[in-house]
Amino acid sequence: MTTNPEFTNVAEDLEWRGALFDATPGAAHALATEKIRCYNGFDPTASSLHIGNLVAIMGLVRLQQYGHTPIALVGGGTGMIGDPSGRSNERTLMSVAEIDDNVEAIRLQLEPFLDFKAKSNPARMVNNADWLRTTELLPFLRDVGKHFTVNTMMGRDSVKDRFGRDNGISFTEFSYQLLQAYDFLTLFERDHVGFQAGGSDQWGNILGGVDLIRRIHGADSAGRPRAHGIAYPLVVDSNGEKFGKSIGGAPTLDPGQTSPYKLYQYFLNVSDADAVPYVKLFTLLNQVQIGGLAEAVTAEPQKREAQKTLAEEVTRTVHGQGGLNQALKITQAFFGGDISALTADEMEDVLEGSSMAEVSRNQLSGDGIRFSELAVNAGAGKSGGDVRRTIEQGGMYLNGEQISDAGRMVSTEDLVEGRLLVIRRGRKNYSLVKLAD
RNA sequence: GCAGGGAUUGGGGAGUGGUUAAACCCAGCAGACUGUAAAUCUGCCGCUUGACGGCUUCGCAGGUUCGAAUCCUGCUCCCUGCACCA
Repeated sequence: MTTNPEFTNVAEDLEWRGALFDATPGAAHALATEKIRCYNGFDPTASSLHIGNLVAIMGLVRLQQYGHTPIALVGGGTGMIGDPSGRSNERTLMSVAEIDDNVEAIRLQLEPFLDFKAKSNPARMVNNADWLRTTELLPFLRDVGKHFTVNTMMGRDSVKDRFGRDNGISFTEFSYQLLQAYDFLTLFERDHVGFQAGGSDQWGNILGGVDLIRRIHGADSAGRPRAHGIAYPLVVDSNGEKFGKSIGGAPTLDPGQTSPYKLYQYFLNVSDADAVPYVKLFTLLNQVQIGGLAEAVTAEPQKREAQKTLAEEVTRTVHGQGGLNQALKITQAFFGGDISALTADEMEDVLEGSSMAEVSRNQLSGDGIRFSELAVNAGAGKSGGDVRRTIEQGGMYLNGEQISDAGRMVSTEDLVEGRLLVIRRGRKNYSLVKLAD
């Protein structure tokens, strides 16, 4: 980690990185003059965070760098209701067990980013299930509900958008905004948390909380609001596409779902126009370092200095040095030379986490198994026809050798060191087939 | 409940008796070019086959017909009015 002394406060830093979309009046001032506590919520809608969450995560990291106290909130309570923001349709409710599993998974993913042992400003993790699940309806309606008018609630974009739609919006999701505001209020009262950060899609929810706190607690002695919010921009690429759309959905932070290699590759392949903005948003590199990269992109774009740095930095922060090493090793193996030069051990190591299948010795004995069938089993194609077409277009390889016939039989003779087969589809998709014992 | 409209291949959306595995767009996949980029270009994009072809698809179930995504009947779900309830 690079500690960053070049800006006098985190607001300036975020601003420079293009990571500040909006902030409540006085927020920047407070960030510059006080040591504050700021929370950021993460929805347990999936079992893993994805790279879209990185902006928010890095936001907490940067806050901590500047001496503020970051608090990561996992939404074990709000997840039971579902945030209508950005959704065109009503959510399907998840089971409590599923929510709790996701909460736990996300908690584990967030931990490595933050320093929970810092002396003056240790990070903290909270779960709003702890208070929301035990909140009683009537007191809630009297104490919290009274501060909201339905008129305002209906004016929210996330709600308004749904009025015009086929399925409308349920009362359940309509009430979501109260919950998130109540979260902020709870943390404010209980833990003196005066800041909430989140993506721009959360801006309305953040303001809801700021507003609720103001209604209940008023302004401070100097007449300034007691609670503030900041919002990060929605990251889009240079084509205006939402960041994170890629082959097979948004890359996740879970190495089981998106291997370090894949994550590395995702960032390595970012376009020139996006490279520097992404470095700013997703890494802790400082102005000087990033300035150098910007020059490199202009002078020698083909070297892809910025992309390489971006991919390395992100992979290291997400998966550690070990994950990065693995990603680099695979990259070198696949793009440096001929993979058929690798030993079986190396192949196995390198392909750890990519799609994998097993074949029995039986299937390979005699004439063996048709390549197309094997490829489908290994996840290198969705059907025999799909594999055949790809072969016709010259996109299938077995152990580094191009396949020209879908009917080619694969037998024990093809095994690398008698135990492995490597199928490659296209430029960079590999599948491993192991011989079952 | 009544009346009207709708349900098509991942998404959007054509198609109203055969020439339709089903236009077109998006997404996706492969190839070329390149810098493992962008843009562009080419091919593919239900299952199966070396190919000809075969098979299964247009909400569900039946029927009419030589032949149906297209016509009829019933059912399910959705939308829009009206009504009922309050």
